[in-house]
Amino acid sequence: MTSKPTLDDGLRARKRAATQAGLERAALALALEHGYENVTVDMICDAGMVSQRTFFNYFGTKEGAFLGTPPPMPADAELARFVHGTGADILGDLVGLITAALVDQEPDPGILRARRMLIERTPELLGRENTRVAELEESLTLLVLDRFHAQGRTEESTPDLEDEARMVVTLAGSVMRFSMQKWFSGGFAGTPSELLRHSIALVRRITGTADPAPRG
Amino acid sequence: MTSKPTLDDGLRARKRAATQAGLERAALALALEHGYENVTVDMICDAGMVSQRTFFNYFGTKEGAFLGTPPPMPADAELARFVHGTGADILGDLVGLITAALVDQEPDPGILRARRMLIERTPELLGRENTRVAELEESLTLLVLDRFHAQGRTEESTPDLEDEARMVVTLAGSVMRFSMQKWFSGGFAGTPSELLRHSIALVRRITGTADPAPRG
DNA sequence: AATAAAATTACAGTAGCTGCACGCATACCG
DNA sequence: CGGTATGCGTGCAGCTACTGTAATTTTATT
Repeated sequence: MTSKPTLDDGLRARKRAATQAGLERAALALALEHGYENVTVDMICDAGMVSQRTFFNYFGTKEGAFLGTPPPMPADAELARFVHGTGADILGDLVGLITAALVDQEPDPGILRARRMLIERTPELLGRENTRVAELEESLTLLVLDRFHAQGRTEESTPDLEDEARMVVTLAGSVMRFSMQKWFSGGFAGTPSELLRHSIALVRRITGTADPAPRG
Repeated sequence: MTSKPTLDDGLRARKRAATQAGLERAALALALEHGYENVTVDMICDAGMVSQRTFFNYFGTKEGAFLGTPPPMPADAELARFVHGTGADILGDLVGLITAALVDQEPDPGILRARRMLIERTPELLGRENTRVAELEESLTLLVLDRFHAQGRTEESTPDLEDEARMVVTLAGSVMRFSMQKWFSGGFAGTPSELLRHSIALVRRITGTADPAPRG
């Protein structure tokens, strides 16, 4: 219209964001009401007032509208901070890193909660979610290896260092899944940080050599 | 034909088993050659000389032909042995239990290996595999809880006992995934038992309070 | 040999998804 | 302000996975 048409990030970008958000909200609402399997892409398109073709241009897949934007890699600054961390609690540090990346991803907590509830009750979505996470695991493994090297550990002194790195990532994934389930099922009264520490403590209790049984 | 037509398990059952095995073999061979995504159900049906409808009668899903029969719960005897185990190494015991159930499932090691190779390189199949495993997790959690109770641990003395049980199952799943990947990628020279013990040792090294760094 | 039960099949239809080409809105430039 | 390039939404035709149904064939029973 005026000589300065691009206010926010360009009118185009705003419209895109709006329709995308609308579609995601419509998808979640429909699925929470009728169940994921009974929601058709055409229904979401009707609610979002776009053609089916446009829907697939946005999400590529039906599941995409329900899962939201994929988890991003953390910013370089955070990565560096992790790599040069103290080293005492690598599992806690990694879990913290992942959590931070997840949190500032979806600003609306209502959407986030609805999404988690739906994913928990829908095996198909849960599986796809795990697949997405698995796609990040390789780069996270490299990150953990970097940290090992920064701590002076080498493949020479520890032949299975790469295995260890992969296992660290795997364990972090377990802790995240466990914690998310407990958090969004409402079974924990406390802060997310407390929950994560609780989960990690649980891991230690289980793997702790032979101390699980109570004294009495 | 004769007065005793049912030799093995009935001619019907044998034919069923034969066509099913044929379809599974055809599916694996085609996918290893052309890639999972480029194999169509019709191709498999042609190779197996059945109609598409019959294919879906057998497997219900395209993925089903590649994943094989779902993992079964172990026999009651094994379950009892687990529940009344010594208690020192619950993670090892559970991993052993799962492994045993997997092993006597697919007698042909060639098929098993081909299947794993395909699953590893196909995210969609990997995700579905994990979903299948997740379906067993609930009953495994109950099993672990039984063992806790058999050891005299109660929810009264340990309020988060159920959490601990769920975490044990989650960790066992991590160990299994890690080990399977390493095993079938050929990166381990040794027996499966050794590999499993190695993996669990890795978990302990990581979670061990503050011992991961070498002295030097 | 007659009959019951079970397996296989063809057929029609739905839903997810893709390539392609066309039209229109937006952004850019003189 | 007008012209133009670019991006985006859309319709359409088509492929593949999957399902219900009813008919046909194959195996089991008596």
